[in-house]
Amino acid sequence: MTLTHNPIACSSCALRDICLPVGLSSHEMDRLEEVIKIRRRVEKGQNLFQSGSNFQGLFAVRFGFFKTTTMAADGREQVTGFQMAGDLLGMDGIVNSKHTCDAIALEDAEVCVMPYDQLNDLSHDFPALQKHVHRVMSREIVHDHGVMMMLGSMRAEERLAAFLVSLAERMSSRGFSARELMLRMTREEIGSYLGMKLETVSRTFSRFVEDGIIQVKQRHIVILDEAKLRSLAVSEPL
Amino acid sequence: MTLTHNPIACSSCALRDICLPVGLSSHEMDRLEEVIKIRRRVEKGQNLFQSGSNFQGLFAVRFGFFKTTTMAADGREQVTGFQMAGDLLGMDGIVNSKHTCDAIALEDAEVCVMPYDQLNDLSHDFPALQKHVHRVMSREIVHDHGVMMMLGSMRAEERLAAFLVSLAERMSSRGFSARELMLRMTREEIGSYLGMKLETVSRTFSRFVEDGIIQVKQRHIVILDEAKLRSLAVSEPL
DNA sequence: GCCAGTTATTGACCGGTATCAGATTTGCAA
DNA sequence: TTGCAAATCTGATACCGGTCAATAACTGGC
Repeated sequence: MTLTHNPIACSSCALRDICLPVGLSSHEMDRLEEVIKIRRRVEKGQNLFQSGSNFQGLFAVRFGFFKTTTMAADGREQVTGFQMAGDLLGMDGIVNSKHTCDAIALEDAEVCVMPYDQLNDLSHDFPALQKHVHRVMSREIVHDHGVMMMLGSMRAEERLAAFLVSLAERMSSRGFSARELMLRMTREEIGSYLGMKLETVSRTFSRFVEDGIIQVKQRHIVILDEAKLRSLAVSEPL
Repeated sequence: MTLTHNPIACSSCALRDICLPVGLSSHEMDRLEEVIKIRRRVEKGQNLFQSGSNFQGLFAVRFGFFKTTTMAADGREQVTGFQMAGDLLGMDGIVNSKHTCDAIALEDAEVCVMPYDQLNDLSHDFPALQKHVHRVMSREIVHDHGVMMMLGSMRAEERLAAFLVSLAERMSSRGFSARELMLRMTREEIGSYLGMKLETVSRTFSRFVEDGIIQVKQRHIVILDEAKLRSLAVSEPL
């Protein structure tokens, strides 16, 4: 595990508006930076944390890409989310001080470490920060409800369309192209997240290509007909 | 809408251990009771809140039974959860100060109203309460991940078994029988929650009866073979 | 460059759920 | 009670997505 001192302050971080978009004064920001001063590198394929390990704090993705997975008693694995720069990881661990899912880097990544106790102390001093933590957790809950909607009442085609739309939106809100996507996950991981088999993911991609909706070259996706994609993805979560 | 003053203090509420199991001193408990002093009655079929309405606070179910549902742009509805005595409702509204789902009473119910601003003020004074709020939200997230696992990688039979097991456990933890369940929701609502059609729910119930696992008389369920039911429900969420 | 292992694509076939339909039971109001 | 709407159950059939299998494309290491 590689730990380094954080050379980039929150106040000047490019992810500021996504990660901690709270109206903090410069004094408050200084205090926050004291708490979030450790960064941690996670190589592709490595765990940021795993199910059963002790919860110590939240992590903010600086760069790279993660998936979170939970495992059933019989070994079946379910991808519960994909996290990119600016997203927070680890909130599952708060309730029982143990993580309940694995967080695995899908490419070399780096996270800011936010020790929970210190974050709490700081939240106590800055009500704005406390509210922000609530908002982040609430957003996660709302998002999960969207995924439940997707898994519970959409067909394969609609799920994949919704997945692409929301991925494009997330990339776009981070300043990347909303047209061209470089998928960091395998068809199997997409399938697990969307409740379908990898073959079905592949076939559905092919159908989208036939219909002129997207271009697919392995993990490189180009969205040709955004309107059509959106109309397929009636309600897009993520 | 019926609002009444809360005649039952948190300190003597039967749901104390489920609803707010925090180690509060008697002084702290007094302050909490000042915040949670309003109760609200919700008749069967009525909304506690609805999607789009302003978020004002959280609700703790005192008695009765709720479902929460979200609706896609095309009108498809998805049941995202069932809440009973001691459960908290409304956390979806924190992120944007608007609720994103409907909460509907499936039987006459009553909730304690916890105004968010006051709850925050109190959390500021009592770190234990702040942590508890975090825990409750974290639990919701973990639970939702379990539902995603269920929807994404279990078959109809397994889903229904998991649903029954977890419902029985929740009843049991509230002092009711874990063997006999009185379902408050329709087959359609169960189906929506589990991502299957009402006919499939009905058929699966019938198969469980044939196999001697349960007894079904409309909404009255008796679990005859708990071990078998659990073995079907490899991983039970909810 | 080559090779081995992983990932992705595509086809043939099958099975689990959805769909459609009809019968039955229940709940509630007149 | 009777009547009616809602809820439930069951059967017949259709079809979406899963399963199994073979091939192709890519990746990383030598």
